[in-house]
Amino acid sequence: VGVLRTLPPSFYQKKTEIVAQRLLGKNLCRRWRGKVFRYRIVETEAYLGIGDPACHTFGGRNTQRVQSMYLDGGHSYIYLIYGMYYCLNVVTKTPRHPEAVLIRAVEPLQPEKDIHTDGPGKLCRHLHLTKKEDGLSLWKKSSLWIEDAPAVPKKNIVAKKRIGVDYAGSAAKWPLRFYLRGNSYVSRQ
DNA sequence: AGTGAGATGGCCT
DNA sequence: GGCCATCTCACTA
Repeated sequence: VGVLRTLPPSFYQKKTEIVAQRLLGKNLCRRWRGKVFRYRIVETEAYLGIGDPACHTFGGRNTQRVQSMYLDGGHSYIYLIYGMYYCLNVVTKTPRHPEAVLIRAVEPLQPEKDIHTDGPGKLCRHLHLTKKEDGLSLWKKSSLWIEDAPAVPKKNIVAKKRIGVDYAGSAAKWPLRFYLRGNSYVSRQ
């Protein structure tokens, strides 16, 4: 266990497909009721902005809901889906290129009972993440942040098509979902 | 394995 | 009024 420093904003200003893969193995940290809980990121999806029909900012859409995607890379973007679940994203790049990485699954790094972190909706419920945590700076240790950890070997990263975006035409088949091979906390193999 | 329906509500057109 | 970056359960085969 080395020194746990947060990932700097520059980490998030690279190509979104790269950030999505490099986030695997990093530690999502949540302060809740005075205690800190850490979770290893094991599954992500990249959303490529104005040219990606599956992305909320497709075609330059800039509505109230997606405001946080127009922040600098390294901020959180949390939205409500299906009236029931929140989804956590990490904004990448710059306001001129509003892209993001969806955090789909994490692995608890401390003992917990009733673990339900395999899926974007379930992990937000487990970590008590809501609109309140939207737009936060993830390089600051406030209530939600991300710490560095050793890089994952590329051999251990699987790329598949994204889930739940069949409406997006051919973009639904782009291999932008990444997860750690064989990890039991991934939402589906 | 894959498919489909229902729960449920903010937001977009 | 319709649409979802979900989840669970109930089917089919």
